Amino acid sequence: MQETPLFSTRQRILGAAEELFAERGFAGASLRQVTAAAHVNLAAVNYHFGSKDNLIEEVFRRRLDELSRRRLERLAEVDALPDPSLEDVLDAFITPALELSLDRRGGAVFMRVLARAFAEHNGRLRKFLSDNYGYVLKDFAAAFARLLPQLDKEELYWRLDIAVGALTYAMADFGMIQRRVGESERSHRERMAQHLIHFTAAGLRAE
Amino acid sequence: MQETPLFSTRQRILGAAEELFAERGFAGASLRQVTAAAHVNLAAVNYHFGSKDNLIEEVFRRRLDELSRRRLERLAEVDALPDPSLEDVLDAFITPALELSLDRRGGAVFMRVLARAFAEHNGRLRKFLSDNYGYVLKDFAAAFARLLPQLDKEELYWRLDIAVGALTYAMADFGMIQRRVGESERSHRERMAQHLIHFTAAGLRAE
DNA sequence: GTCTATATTTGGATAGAC
DNA sequence: GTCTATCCAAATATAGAC
Repeated sequence: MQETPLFSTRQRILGAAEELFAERGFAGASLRQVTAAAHVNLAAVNYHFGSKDNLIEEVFRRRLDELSRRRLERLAEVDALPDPSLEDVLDAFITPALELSLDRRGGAVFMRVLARAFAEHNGRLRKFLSDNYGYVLKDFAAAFARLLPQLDKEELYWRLDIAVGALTYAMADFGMIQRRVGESERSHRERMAQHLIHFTAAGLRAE
Repeated sequence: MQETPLFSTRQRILGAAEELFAERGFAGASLRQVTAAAHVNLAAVNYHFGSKDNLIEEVFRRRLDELSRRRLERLAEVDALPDPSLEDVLDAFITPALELSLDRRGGAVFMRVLARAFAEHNGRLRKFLSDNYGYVLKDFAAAFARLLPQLDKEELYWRLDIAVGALTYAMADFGMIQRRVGESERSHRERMAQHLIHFTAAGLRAE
């Protein structure tokens, strides 16, 4: 008796790749492991994606198109407020990522994959992300600049750089804090997001 | 005419491995690439280290023994002050890493290797680092606890987790800020450290 | 679109001479 | 300690039948 897969071959490959990339890194996860986990044939990767590098990019595209759209939507809402706060802008950045990470199908692992991308310092991947999604960070930087007019451009960029690091690392769950026993994943991540906003806003505002 | 190497085979392997691990990750850098870069024979890795996993651990040990010692030395000095500040403790943590990263022979890349280790979520490496160097973070956490008595234990740990993320990411130079043209590496990193201390102290102190 | 089979390269590790 | 040579497993990728 064969089970009928709920998702297409292509989607199953993307899901398995995401999980294995998060766990073992891009070089550490082989296409054999990916196709075995996805219960598809080895040759299917090359048929659907052409190469491992293309597969990696598609893993990002599948999540980041949506995530970027939502972040900018939220940012537009915040910009329309009569008196937006730093916390509002941080919330516009973090909440869509939080929602993604609570997505039933693999959103949480994706945040770890995304953090891995930052470690790929000189790779084709950095260029792909910056070319395709760099405008999101640009728009947020402009919003922060409006709210922090007392900081000169250089000072602001230093702080944003540090803030992005803190957000990336925390959303990837690289830290040591474990979920409390009995606490739901949702509640844990919502508290984390609140701490992040609180901490980062203070850092950005520092006298 | 043969050049006489300045460093032993063992040291050259460690140096080349460090650089390639930083650039390509642990799985992404092969022993063949490492030995070629070190100008030593492939078999030398297994002779000196036994396996790739052991080589990885030695890359950390070579730097972290010294780094941990210096951090705790500085922390002891700060603890002996009549009225130590949060900034003093952060300085005790950051300055030794800053000095290491300015070390002529490869200190800067090591900070990137260290950041890579955080992404290895469930690996043997995480356990190795926590078993051998976890006590350093413990001691610093205790120092922060003394300086932030208004925070309950859980609140403090959240903030420290976020702070460690910001420090790790920034010291690995994962951010977007480039060194100014004409600015020395030393000056760039010293400014970064000052920004880091300032930002993180504000985050830890947030009302 | 999916499969089997295979070409080709590269990986970690070791044996044994020097 | 260092070398050459080699083993063997695993990697990416493709060709061609179905």
